[in-house]
Amino acid sequence: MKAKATLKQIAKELNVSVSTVSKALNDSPEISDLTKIKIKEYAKLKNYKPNVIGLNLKNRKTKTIGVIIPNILNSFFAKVFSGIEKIADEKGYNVIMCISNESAEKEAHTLEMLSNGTIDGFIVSVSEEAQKNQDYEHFSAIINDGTPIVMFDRIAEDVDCDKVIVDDFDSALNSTQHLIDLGCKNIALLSSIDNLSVGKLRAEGYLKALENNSISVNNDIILRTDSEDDLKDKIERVLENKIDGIFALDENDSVAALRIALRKGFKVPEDISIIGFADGILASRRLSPSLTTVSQHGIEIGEVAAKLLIDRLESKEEHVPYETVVIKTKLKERESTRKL
Amino acid sequence: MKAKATLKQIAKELNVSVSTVSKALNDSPEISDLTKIKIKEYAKLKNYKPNVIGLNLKNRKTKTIGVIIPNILNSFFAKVFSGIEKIADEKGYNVIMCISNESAEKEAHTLEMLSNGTIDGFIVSVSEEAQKNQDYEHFSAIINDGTPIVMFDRIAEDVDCDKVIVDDFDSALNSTQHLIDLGCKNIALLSSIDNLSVGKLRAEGYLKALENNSISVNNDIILRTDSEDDLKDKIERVLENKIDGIFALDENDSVAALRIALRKGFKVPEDISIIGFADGILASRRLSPSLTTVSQHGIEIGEVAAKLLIDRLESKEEHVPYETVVIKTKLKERESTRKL
DNA sequence: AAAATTAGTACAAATGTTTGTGTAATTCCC
DNA sequence: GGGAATTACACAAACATTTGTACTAATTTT
Repeated sequence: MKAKATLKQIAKELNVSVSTVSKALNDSPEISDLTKIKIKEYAKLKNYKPNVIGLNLKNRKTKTIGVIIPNILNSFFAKVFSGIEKIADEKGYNVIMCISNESAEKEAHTLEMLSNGTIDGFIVSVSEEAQKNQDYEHFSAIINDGTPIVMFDRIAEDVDCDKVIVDDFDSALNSTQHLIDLGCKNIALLSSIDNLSVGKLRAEGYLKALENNSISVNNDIILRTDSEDDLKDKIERVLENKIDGIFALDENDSVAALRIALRKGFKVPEDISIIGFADGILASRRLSPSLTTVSQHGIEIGEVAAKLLIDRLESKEEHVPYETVVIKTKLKERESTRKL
Repeated sequence: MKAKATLKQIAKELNVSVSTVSKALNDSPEISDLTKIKIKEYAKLKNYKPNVIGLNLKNRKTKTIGVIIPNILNSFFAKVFSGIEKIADEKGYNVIMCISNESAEKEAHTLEMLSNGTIDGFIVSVSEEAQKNQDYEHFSAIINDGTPIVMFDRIAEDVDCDKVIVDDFDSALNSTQHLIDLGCKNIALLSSIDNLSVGKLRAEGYLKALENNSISVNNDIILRTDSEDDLKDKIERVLENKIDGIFALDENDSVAALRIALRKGFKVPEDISIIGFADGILASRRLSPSLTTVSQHGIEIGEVAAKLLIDRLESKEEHVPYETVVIKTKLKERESTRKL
């Protein structure tokens, strides 16, 4: 365990003062060339690197971003993270990642832990529990303490901060309309995320599309739940009704629906067309038939969120107004929807 | 932007010294109960939290781990990370995550950046480029500087440090043997990761199994490449040979093989049995037929790696010998292998 | 040659903590 | 009541850094 070189050590060994070493290494004109060269050579020899903690303390910032997401195994969040990491790296920031596991308490605890000097700002997607309980106090507290937060995807309307969202309502509306245009008359809605803000918005988009086309709502073919318990059974029950289209609000639901439909002997897309929200990297594209999906551009969401945060951190202005950026989704047509 | 409370501010406003405030908040017996109460109440009012950077400087450690993985969109790495995060959180550590994108340069740069006070130790899976070039100097340099590293999955044999690996050779041997036991005579090997240490070991396990069963090696049905260019064509060419079993060395290969086999009219598992390495959360389990996989226990790998690192960081001993932990894989039989 | 300038350093303060040592004032005991 | 012990706090150093100011020579200027 070699001790790392510090200014002090170098100063002592070269019989100069700490400030001289610091200034020499920073090429200050105050220091003579001779001394500079001597110090720089010695520093190189000792493999000196300025200790970041000392710098952090002096500068009162750490060039580190805290990211809190509910679950890294969800590939949507993994994609967002990779977008965040890309921008952060480009701009010289590090990223501390914490997983809330959908727990409001861990979320709050993490915010507390990191907001006392460790990080300069947060990027967060709100945990399920916090959304369920509409419990957003912990966010406001942190923001009031002067640490900026950017929320993405699962946001808290009431909290005043930068936000990056997908146009959930519109894309659900458009996707449903697409199914209707394909000739579907009985379109089932499958949602196991009805507790999330995004789930609610998507469901509303679906309903709006029905309304626009004067299609009456059939509650037997609408599944809105907030748990995955018995999901298969529930979907199975929906599929017992007369159905020629399925709109699923997340990847889980859509993949499950496809499997169950196939097992029940439906032909996809001949009998039933399926569209699902998804941003998995493996699943939907590779199933047979491959699933038509609403692509959420996870990486772009991450990039935009990181840019928003870093811009705010580096802005000279005190009171930059908060922004909400809406990322447009895109319908990726694959084999699970029949052609016009 | 409210300024955060510091000991100094509190001291000034209560007309006591900084040390008195610090000691009061830490319940030192030196301070009278009256003063303690007064100070604690005021601190609470001001929502005082000790600044972590100051503490870090004092303690010369940050309780932060740096994780460097090649790609977070690979769900194996996402699983490992979630294991790391779990243990880190339990033990009060934060995790800085960096993505090397398979670049040796970014890997080296990240190690440099973080090893000067930001983190206490690293957990790393080596980038493809570094493995290809056998370029491990950057790791040794960091370790020599006194920052411990734990490597997992893709390791560098020559670097002296803690390691967590999967028993790649044995599990490839066993999987291949399993196919042989099922009656397969012509087992293809598909690898698009022949540049990685793990890819080579798995291929060797396959060959050993053939040898053990006196099956001669047929190079026409062995695909060993280090790129995914034209992967489909290459696999297609392999499948033009007489084949009744496929052993694929990663998820990509196995999923591609299944699709191509099905398209070529093979019945799975009747005509061909398929086993693939995989740790995707969505794909293999959900395909039809579902794929029999070698499960790599990503989460456990992450947990073990984090424990190794934290134990070392917190050990009083100077020279704890380095350890290499082997995690056993498990064959998850699904529909793509026929039954005995 | 004395004064002014300049170069090349050292010193000190600041960032926020913790902690060992020092120092008044009070209490104790005989 | 006076020396010892105790109480309750202040002071200072340390962690690693940057940076403004002060100081000491040497050089230049007049």
